[in-house]
Amino acid sequence: MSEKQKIRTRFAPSPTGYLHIGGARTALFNWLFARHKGGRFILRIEDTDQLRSTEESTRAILDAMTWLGLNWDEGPFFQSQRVDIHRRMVKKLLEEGKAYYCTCAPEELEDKRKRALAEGRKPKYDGTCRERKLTKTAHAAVRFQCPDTGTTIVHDLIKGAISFNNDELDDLIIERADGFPTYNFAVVVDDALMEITHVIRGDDHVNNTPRQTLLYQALGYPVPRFAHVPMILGADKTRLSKRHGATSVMAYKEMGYLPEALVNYLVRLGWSHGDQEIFSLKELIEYFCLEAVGKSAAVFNQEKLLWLNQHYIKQCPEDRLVEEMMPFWKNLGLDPSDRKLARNVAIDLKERARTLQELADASVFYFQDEIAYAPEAAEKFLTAEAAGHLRAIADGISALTDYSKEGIEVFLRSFAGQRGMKLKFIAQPLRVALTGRTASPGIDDIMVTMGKDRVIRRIAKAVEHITRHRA
RNA sequence: GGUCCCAUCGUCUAGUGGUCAGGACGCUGGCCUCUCACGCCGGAAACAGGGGUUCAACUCCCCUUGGGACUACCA
Repeated sequence: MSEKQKIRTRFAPSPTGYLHIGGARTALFNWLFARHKGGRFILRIEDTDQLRSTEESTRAILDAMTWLGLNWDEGPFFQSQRVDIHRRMVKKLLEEGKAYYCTCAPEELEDKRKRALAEGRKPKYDGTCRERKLTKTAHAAVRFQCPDTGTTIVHDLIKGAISFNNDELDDLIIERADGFPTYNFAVVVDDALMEITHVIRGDDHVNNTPRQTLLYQALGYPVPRFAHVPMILGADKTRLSKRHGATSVMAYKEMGYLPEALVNYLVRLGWSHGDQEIFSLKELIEYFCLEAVGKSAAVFNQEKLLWLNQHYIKQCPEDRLVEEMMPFWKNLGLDPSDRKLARNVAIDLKERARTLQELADASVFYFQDEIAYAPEAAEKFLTAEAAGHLRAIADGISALTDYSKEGIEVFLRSFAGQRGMKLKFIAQPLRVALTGRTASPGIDDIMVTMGKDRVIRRIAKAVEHITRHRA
């Protein structure tokens, strides 16, 4: 591999489900590495498992990649459309005596494996068909003949040199009885033919790497550089899975996360750049390197993701935030078509929501004609005494000429002052009257966003409520 | 069972033989304040254990322990 050779990385998911968190980080690392080096990022769908692969999954994975902003330069290539190439390579190995047909029944193999395990022996293929010189028959699979002496060393960019005794490796199947290649073979052929220079993938593949190295060598291909990134674990330190909560990238979208938050969170799982926590995409591309990728597994921590998401919501330009909010508002049955209102609502709430869903939930009162009062809030603040103040405030507001944040603030303060009260004693009843809750954005912000008429109407409703329930 | 990988606060991590072991999330005390947030200031919190090597180990080596991955005609 010459130094001048362009870096080429790839992400090669199997379309047997959605894009999950771990896969997304692998894709991200590959993408960042390629972008940092000015190389190319290739997307290849590994769909040689005809039974489990689905088009919906492919679609879902592509959508998730797109949402995250991980654009690919080539592909998507489909491994299933390359089986003629794989078969040709299998044939080549067969002809060169580096592979052989195997007619052992899968059930029989499974049996032997179980027995070996039970007896404490290693469950590797016993080589029954190795010397039988079988020719092609209907249900024959093809096995690669692994050397049973010597060692294979994997030079991993993250973990360093890892050595394996070849006698630990068994004669793996490279072509199934159905004529389709298996993963370990197809991945080698495709990576080689697509001239992938750096294979960046999950740690769970390290044990496959020596066999793949042997395959590269048998096929006469240069061996790419490998970088095995550590796993992402759940809170119980086992491999992240559904039982740890949401693992689908798109589920995070639906829960109201911004893609840049997820990207920023994911990149910091295993990679770091000094003490920096917040990274723009530009910075990531500039700083990313494999040397700074750690060796140990990382636990997925929802709290930190929430913090980052909150950060990016605060950072989000208002117009984009409104766009991002639309599906969430609609889901709640709200009507956000008044663009100006929607925008002001987003501005009022962007500093107090960790997710878009939280923002939507907190914004309901802005859009409703009739609000519901939280029982404890009404109990505590919508009192007979408050009714008097509220009535006076409504009158004051309708006479208010400067209906702005500042004007309202001045009015409320002087109103409270005249009655010899602290602002808080009128702010809370007013807040409950306007929002139905005790926690909300600033009173003045709410009033400006809702508009004078609605505010007056809502205060009147609250007064009505009080006279009906108190007095 | 075998093979391989990993090991700094609860979590994500900085550290590359000599540091009061730093930052972030979370937790927590305070300030700000019309509530809730935001923001600001402070606090508690870690080098798994044992051997070496060295004048000196979080840092290098070995062992133990603990965790994880793989062990398919899945990828």
